[in-house]
Amino acid sequence: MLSQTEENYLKAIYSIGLSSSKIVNTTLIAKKLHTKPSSVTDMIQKLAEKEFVNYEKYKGVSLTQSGKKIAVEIVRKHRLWEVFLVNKLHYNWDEVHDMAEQLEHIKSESLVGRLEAFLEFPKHDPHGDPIPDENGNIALHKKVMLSSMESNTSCIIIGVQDSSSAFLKFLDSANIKLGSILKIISKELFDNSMLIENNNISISISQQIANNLFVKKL
Amino acid sequence: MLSQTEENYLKAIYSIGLSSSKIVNTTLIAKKLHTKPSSVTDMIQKLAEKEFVNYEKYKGVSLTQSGKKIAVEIVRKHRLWEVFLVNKLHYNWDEVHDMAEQLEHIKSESLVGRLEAFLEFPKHDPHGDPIPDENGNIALHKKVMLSSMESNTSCIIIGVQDSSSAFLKFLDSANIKLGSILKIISKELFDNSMLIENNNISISISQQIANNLFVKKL
DNA sequence: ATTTATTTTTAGATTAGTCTAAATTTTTAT
DNA sequence: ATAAAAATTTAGACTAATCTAAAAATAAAT
Repeated sequence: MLSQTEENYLKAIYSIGLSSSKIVNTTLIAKKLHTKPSSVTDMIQKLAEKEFVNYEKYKGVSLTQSGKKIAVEIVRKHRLWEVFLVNKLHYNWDEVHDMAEQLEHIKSESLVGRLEAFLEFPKHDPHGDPIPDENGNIALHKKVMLSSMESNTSCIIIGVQDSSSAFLKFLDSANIKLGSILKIISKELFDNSMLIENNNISISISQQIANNLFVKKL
Repeated sequence: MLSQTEENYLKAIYSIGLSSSKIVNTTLIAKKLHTKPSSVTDMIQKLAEKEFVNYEKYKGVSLTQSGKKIAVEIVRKHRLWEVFLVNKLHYNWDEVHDMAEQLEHIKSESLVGRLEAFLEFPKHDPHGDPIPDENGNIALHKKVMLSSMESNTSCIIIGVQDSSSAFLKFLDSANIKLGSILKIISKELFDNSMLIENNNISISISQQIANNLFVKKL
């Protein structure tokens, strides 16, 4: 059975691999896990022996089949627990990450499945990210950034790039949530900020914010 | 912050202290935690330095105020998670122990409280054990053993002593659950077994079983 | 194509938790 | 009260995960 630490390494490798097309290297993993490259090397060598990662010295790592299977399972657990915390325990979407980080490591053959049924088979977590099914299949929704929308069009918020607490708190203060319908009124050329309408209220959104919001065109 | 291991030691010391009036010693803790007495000594010395236990070489241990507070908190979490697993995820009462052993160590200021509210403030876990409140107050129900009941009296099942899977499975097969109402028909003198009636069905209960069932007289 | 800078790996140390085997203390039995 | 038995503690070793500092390999820059 894998330790929590090993699981976290697999998850980190998976997530870095998804978010960039570069080779996953020691430094990136170390940054992600707030640890040192030398520690990463040690762990990677261990994971390579157990055949969860492909590894050749100095050449970076990639997940094997079984490594990816585990990583996706953890993502699945993480996201389902987040749904539980938000939908059932009424947490805000910016409060659940740390708890889900712990809950995702609970070991049980049946627990995730039961939880999923109890939550009525949600397809997305509270940040709009898709929840892998029991076979590890994950719907990859193509992510359209709010910043790419044209003036005079409308869209619906389907996810966030950055789930940092600060960013989510900002969204709350602007009353922007998953499912919010936004109309793009105008775009400023000089700083790429956007004037949008949400619930009949106009607000200005900086480019940085707009780059971190995923939408579906209406 | 305490490690899971440290928490498990405190919980073990608490539970041994409750179930027997003897001094809690190294051997008992080692048995409970499936470890060796020498490991227990090491850990106790560490916990003593942190002032979670009172300890004098060769004299056994007892919990300090803060040690007891933590132990009771873990018991609280364990029992609330068990209620969640049985009431919400529809597990059987003999299936939840291992999961609750993991869930009880999830760290969060607010999670237990939210969970408790979501479960509508249950007073007992699925085995009939009382759930401590947020201040650590725990209703100690005086435990009457089924074996102490007289012929021609009735009682209601309020808890089990032994929550081993094997024992709970036996109870299920005999259709005995929390809240079951039993009538004692007769007691055999030579082996202390009892003939009881449950749901109009008569069954024979060995003394060993009867010693592990707690009841309230009706 | 060398030199320089960066990244990665190794070597050796550290902490938490555990173990076995030996030494010490306490308890029990005569 | 002393010897034998049982319980407890210490000493030394091991594994997992981490770190710092140094060495080695790769990449970048002139």
